[in-house]
Amino acid sequence: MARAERTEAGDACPIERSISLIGRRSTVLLLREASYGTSRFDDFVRRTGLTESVTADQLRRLVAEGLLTKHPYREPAQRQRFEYVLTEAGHDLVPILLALGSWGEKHRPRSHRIRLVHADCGAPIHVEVRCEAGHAPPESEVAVVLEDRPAT
Amino acid sequence: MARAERTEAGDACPIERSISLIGRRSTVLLLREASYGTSRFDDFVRRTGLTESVTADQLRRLVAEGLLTKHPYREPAQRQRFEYVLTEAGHDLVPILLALGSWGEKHRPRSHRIRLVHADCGAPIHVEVRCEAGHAPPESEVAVVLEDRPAT
DNA sequence: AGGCTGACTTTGGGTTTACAAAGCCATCGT
DNA sequence: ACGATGGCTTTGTAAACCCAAAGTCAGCCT
Repeated sequence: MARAERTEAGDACPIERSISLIGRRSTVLLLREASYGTSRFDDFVRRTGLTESVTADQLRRLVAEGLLTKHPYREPAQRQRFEYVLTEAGHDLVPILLALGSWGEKHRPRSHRIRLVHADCGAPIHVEVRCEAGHAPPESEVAVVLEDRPAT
Repeated sequence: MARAERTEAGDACPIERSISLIGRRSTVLLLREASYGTSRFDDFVRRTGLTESVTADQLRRLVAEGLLTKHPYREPAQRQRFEYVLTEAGHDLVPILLALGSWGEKHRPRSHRIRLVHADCGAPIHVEVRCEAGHAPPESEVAVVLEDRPAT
């Protein structure tokens, strides 16, 4: 009950909804791997360091939540396998993971650092908040607008 | 021990470091409130819906981690109070919270929607991945570069 | 036919996160 | 002097998260 109440209360805030969905170490690690191209169960286990049970549970959940798809495939002369691939929604989370990583690099540095660059031009990459007119507004100029969603 | 091992293993990945730090509902809610200007204990409790003990624990942790500062202040003819304010590191997380929110709005819509706009020009705001040359590279063109950090 | 491998499931236990309710204490206003 | 905050702490409980290790099972490979 406490949970139900909490969920309803937080329902209005999209930040809370999102963090309830993906604010877990296991989830983020799996999404990170998926964005690197990992698609097979054992690879997820090995590269994230998560246990098999956690991996199975979370992959299932991510599929149910529509962030990954699971479909069978078979290479010639091989048995059937399953591959997990990011959906569009999952894909849309990748910039956020990158932003988290770049925050960590800046504010929690380690001896060797990881930078992101644009492979085509070599320039360093960062994540920025921008409006469609091309401005990069400071926080004080970001306004929250509430509106009814038109009934489709 | 299991914990120590895990922490060390994940130490190399900045995404994992970041998510271990802030990938919790309570933390995100408190940071959200702080970014809205909330600074007093009771306001945090009331606006996030968290319990007092969780709020106290997490505020303490956020201060210890350098995402918030706590300093005493007193308004004239009032007793001494404490206020919690975002540090620069905490501030740098705000765009990520906004991005999470905007992801939630897009992929987990509710009946009324919340949009972010640039107050000065009215244009909708989003979060984007860009290189310094101004390109918006697709995921496939984002390369991860490992380098030693020069010993200062 | 038997073993191996990939993809899980099961069992059992530890830690973390969160909640609810009550208590504590210094200080301010009256 | 005393009651009402504000800002916590304490206690007790439940759920979520994660780990380690072992078991299952279908299908290919020899």
